[in-house]
Amino acid sequence: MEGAGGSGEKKRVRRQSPERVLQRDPERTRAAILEAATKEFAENGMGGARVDAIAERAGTNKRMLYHYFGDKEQLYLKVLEEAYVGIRTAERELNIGDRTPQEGIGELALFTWRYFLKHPEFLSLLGTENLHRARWLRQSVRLKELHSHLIGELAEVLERGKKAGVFIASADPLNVYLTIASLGYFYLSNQYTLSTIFGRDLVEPGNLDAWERHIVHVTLASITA
Amino acid sequence: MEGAGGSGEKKRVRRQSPERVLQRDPERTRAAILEAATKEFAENGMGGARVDAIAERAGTNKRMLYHYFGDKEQLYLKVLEEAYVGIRTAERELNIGDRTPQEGIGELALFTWRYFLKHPEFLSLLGTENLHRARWLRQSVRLKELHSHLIGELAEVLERGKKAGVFIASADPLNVYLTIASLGYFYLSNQYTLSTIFGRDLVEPGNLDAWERHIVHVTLASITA
DNA sequence: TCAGGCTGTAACTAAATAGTTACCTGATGG
DNA sequence: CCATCAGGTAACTATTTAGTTACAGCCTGA
Repeated sequence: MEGAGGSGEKKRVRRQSPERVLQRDPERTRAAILEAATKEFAENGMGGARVDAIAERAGTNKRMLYHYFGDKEQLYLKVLEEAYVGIRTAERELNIGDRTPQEGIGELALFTWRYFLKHPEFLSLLGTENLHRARWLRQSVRLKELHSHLIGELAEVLERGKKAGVFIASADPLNVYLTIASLGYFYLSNQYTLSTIFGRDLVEPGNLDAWERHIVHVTLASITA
Repeated sequence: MEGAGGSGEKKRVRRQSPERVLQRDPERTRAAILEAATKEFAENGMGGARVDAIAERAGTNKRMLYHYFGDKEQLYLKVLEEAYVGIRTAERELNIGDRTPQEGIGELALFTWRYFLKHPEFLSLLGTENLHRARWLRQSVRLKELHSHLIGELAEVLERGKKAGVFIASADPLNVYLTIASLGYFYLSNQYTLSTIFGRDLVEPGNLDAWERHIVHVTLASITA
């Protein structure tokens, strides 16, 4: 087919420089792509992230990205899943049941706040995913069972507190968690518009410390008998 | 000019259908573009929004969009500014100083929650703008002075409450507002991932009512003496 | 009444971008 | 020691997209 003309038919002519240092380390390449993608998606969202940029940040090229992850959407989902695995894994090492109920709740509040503070990319990814109404997360099979542990342990601590007469009867585990997460998430994820409109640098260390104490105070005040 | 050659020189050949209904209503067109842009930016973020889609949603075309707003970024900023003007304008009609301090704070919390509930596009736009670290908002001259009224009135109510012995001395107006906004914003903006991972429909009416009461309760509990 | 500017349409263009293909190379097992 | 194949490169393509341009109807004031 196409062109019986003998020799001049190559569509592409190009040669690589021979003295190239090849890495040949699939695990490393895969991990580099995942890390680069996490940053790119966190900084630009799903719509704004560029596949070329991810490949470049990872020090590789698009061929490998598509090779390991299929396409942009699957890569994004993998990034999101890893982010959730990260926080839930760290949470399991907490063991909030080992102390008094008040201390346990305070621990969880501190942990959550500090995790958010250390992992801004996690907050960003949540924001992006919610913009898209959890379109990709809902497809994820892996994640559904990851979260029951947290609520279960929290319920136990609350129950103990109620029996000891220190917590009010209406204290609900999901509500308590949502309260803690709300106060941390909003302060950090919206820090840029808030700092702008209120003319106060919210991430200045003194303000961060104050808000950390505020979160613990509000959480406990809202369930104390 | 162009084309001495008589006939063959036109680059483009096309004629409009003559029986077109022209609107010729600049105010309406401008408003339609702004409304369409608000939806498009809220649904897709800055990176994901499409100028063509905005023009189509507005029932007009890109020519008018560029004509009235310059480019995509200026249109986005205008959308964001209007969103802020919307909530701050509604807030001014509240007059939280007309009641007891507790009622005043409760009013503000209810108002904020219900405004967020009615205006999901406002939450979305905030999320997008924060993803980009307030890149456009910081350029806005109009908005800086819009927000002091809120904090001022809130400070007054808190002061009255402290003098009456019902509020704690450490209650701070910005913190109180951030607490109210946190609890409303996070619950709604993150409803999709939260409902997915916790397997509970957060916007089911009963849950919405419960959270509304929760916000008021938490806010007041955190500042009650 | 008509010149000029404003409102509007749709085709056009240059650049960006997701995804593919042709090709190259080092490692390894038989 | 060499055939094979996974790991890797970079050019390529089809499509999308922001932004522009050629053109035309409508209105107003001189």
